Amino acid sequence: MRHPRSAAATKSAADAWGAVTELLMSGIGQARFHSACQSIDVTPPALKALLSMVPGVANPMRTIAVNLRCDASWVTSLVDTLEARGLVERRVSPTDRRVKTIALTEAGTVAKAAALATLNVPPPEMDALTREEQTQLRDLLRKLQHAHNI
Amino acid sequence: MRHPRSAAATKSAADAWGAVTELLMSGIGQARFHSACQSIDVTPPALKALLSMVPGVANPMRTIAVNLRCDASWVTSLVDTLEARGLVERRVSPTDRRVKTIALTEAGTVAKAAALATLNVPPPEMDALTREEQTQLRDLLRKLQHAHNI
DNA sequence: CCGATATCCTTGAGTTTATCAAGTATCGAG
DNA sequence: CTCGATACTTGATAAACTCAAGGATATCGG
Repeated sequence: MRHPRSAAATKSAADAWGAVTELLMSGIGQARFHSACQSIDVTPPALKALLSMVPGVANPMRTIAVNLRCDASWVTSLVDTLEARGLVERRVSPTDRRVKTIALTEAGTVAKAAALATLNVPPPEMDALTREEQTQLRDLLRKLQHAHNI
Repeated sequence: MRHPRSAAATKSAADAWGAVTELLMSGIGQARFHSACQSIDVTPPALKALLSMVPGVANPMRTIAVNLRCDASWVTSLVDTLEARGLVERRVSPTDRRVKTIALTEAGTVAKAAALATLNVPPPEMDALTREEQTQLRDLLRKLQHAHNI
């Protein structure tokens, strides 16, 4: 293991991490998410799907199903509606004709960005951090995210 | 104000917060939430409801509906099932006989804590950070947590 | 090559999760 | 007291999912 965890470090990290998840899950998150949906006029499940996609990256539907923890058939209907709205595009994989990869269209990319603009409005708690700290926090989380996407 | 927000400061806060939401909403969050539900054997909506409650605090059902952004009647059925499981208790408000306040029972408090224990496990991606960075992240999140609890 | 087997997506049926409309009980203002 | 508003509940719908089955394509062992 590259960075061994002491028991104490693990526990306090869990506490801190938990505090943020709780903040996001039980309070602010729900509200923000709904208004983000309204702002780009899509349903909540559709936004979840959009958020799981990255501009320029075309993933198989199966991957989306795994990420969203839902049945593959549900992804089919989600993509159906998103495609009807022109936010997303089905492509047949060149290497495997069974799989269809899904890519954000131009409009989809814009829509996702708009939704994020709503979601990213920082909560007032953020004022407790100085600017340097905010930047630090962003960079650390980015690193986590990067590690996740590998 | 301790840390006045310039346009730049607002941006850095948005970036930082955006990193949090993106990480939790589109990746790790979904998965964690589902396993937390399994760990205490409740449905996802039931867990959302549990998370919105605080031990020792009895809120009107209406408040829960507002927090969850859902119809009041849906809260009725959620509370029905939670009450049937003994996790929650209906009380008639002493000041207004129309309102029923909902309080976590002993079992409910335990269940919520157990669910949080699952949610609070720091993601394995944490290993991508050095020990120093982990500590830094923890402290930043702590500060955020503290600001929230004031 | 060929069949057996597995995976990917889709379709249709069924269940769970939620919203809407209406009803009862209570409150508060006039 | 009467009226209008609010809190919760109930029952009927709609939305958001899961499950079972099927057609198309890939992969593997013979």
